[in-house]
Amino acid sequence: MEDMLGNSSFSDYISSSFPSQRVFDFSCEEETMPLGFMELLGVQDLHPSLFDMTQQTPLLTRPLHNPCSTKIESPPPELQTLPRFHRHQLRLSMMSLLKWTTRKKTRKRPRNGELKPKKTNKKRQREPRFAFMTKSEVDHLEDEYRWRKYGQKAVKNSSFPRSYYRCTTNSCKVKKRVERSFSDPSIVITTYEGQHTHPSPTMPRSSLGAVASTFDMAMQRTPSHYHQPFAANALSPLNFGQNGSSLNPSFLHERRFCSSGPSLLKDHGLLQDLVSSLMLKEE
DNA sequence: CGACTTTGACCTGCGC
DNA sequence: GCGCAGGTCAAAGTCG
Repeated sequence: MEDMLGNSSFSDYISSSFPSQRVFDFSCEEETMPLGFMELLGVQDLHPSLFDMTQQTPLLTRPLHNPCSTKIESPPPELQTLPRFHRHQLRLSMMSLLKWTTRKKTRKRPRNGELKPKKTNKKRQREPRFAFMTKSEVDHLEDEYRWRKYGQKAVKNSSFPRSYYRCTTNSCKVKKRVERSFSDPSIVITTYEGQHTHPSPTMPRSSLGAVASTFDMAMQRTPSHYHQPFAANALSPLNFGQNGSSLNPSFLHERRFCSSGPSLLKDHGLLQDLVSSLMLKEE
């Protein structure tokens, strides 16, 4: 763990965990995200503490290996003096906000030897994806959406299989992948793809409108594991607090809703640097 | 009996 | 073109 979080960059770690995927790709390239990053984060709903944290929490002690994230590479000196524990917290938070770029893929397979339909020329747009790392003994972390497992695959260079889940709601195309970190089997990496198009089937969200972003969902549908004290190393982006107590389900109702827009962006911390530069690029 | 999981086969993209 | 790895399908099995 220390090796992953302390002695090497997360991008290193993820790159090895997801060897064929590009990680921390905050739109360096031409490909643009279908949604703004802040949207994907449900930023209008982000708990202010997240930004509070970024204001007072040190940045990564080592640069991420992302040439675009130049701001990350020069943390203000004062931030370097904050406790390592907090640096890790923020790092873990940043680590959790992974985004993969879209990847072309088309398919519909025939069974029984029928010929498969020809590929279309259209590139298949992949939904943005976000990974959450959580220390847990349970592979499938409970959130308040219902998931159906539709596949499991052995992962190369890992003794742990990767499981594939789909939201059970008909019209909802959200998927998630669950796997264990090969370098630290106690860590579960949950990757969400897409956005729910419906409220949680198990918790009405009258105050939240019909469309919840995946991140928003992930932020709000705090798995029970997140309720563990941070000392238990729940590696969620939500775990900014020392004990995660603000992350219980009532968080959904208790959290203050940030007003959208500029006021939120007063922060000068890492996350904002990262996000705002991304947003600028998108504009 | 419906919802869900398991699992092997199949499909696709990518690197060589 | 081939092989590999990731991702998905769908039949069969399991469970409540």
